[in-house]
Amino acid sequence: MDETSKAIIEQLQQDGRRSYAAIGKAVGLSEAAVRQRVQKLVDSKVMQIVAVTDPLQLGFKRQALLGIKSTGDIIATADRISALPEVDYCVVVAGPSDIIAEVICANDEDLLRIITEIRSVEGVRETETFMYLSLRKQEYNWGTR
Amino acid sequence: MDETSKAIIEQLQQDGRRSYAAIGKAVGLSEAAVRQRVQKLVDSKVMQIVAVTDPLQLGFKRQALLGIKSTGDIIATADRISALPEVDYCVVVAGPSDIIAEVICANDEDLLRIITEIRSVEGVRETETFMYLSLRKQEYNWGTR
DNA sequence: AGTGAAACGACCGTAGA
DNA sequence: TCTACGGTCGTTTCACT
Repeated sequence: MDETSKAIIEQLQQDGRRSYAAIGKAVGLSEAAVRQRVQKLVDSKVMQIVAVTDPLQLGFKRQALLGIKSTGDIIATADRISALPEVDYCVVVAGPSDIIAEVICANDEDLLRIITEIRSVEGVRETETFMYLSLRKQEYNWGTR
Repeated sequence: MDETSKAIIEQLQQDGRRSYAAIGKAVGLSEAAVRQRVQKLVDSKVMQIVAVTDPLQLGFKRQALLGIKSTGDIIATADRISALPEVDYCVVVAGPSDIIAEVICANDEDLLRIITEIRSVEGVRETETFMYLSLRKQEYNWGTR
């Protein structure tokens, strides 16, 4: 991970489909060299190039973060929560909660159903719900500040 | 947003650099038609194709979610928090906190400095810190379940 | 790890249904 | 909004440094 690879990542954070040739010009490398580096970055999972979508525009009108307190094995509980398809994000944390999970769903009814489902997961002792009202910032281009 | 566009999105969630021709084969459309639809999806901000990186492998060893209680105008407070470069994610929520923000930084020292900085932002009344221990799930391909 | 060159495939603009 | 097609540009492979 040198400065050149960081410069390549920065280019791809702006536009994931930018051509290797164009990136090469920007960072001062041949097209083939850029391609090899990108390949390595993707293979080693430092970076992935993916489509990120806007939930609201795809008809998913409700999102929430759940703070969860667990009994017993926190990781096992977190992994059971992660297995639910409506959970798109799950992390074990140190703080007032043990686990934070994000859920995405169509409407209030679905949200309530999913929260109920999570509260019935083995190891879940208590949940707090933070319902999304307004997303103010979502950045993917930190690390190249 | 019809089923075909969803199929295209699904392809690009798997690999953001997949060729339009290959996507066309998969969804039963010509290369040009795929290209036009992708263009529209990106222009209308339904989707963006970007590099998503792994903080740990780029030397950012600490991440945390902050639950923030605000006085006065919550949106104004959230936007002041969003303006900080170490904050990569910020959302106004209904629940025990008013705002949830995610911060990414190099080490404990930086994390403490950033939390202190956020606590000094106008409108911030109280903060709770959830320090990341283990990320268990991070999906970008919901919406095509 | 990097370059350069030639063959191949992808992408883009335009025309037409 | 789609397909078809031709010109241009990007990507791939390979030999070489």
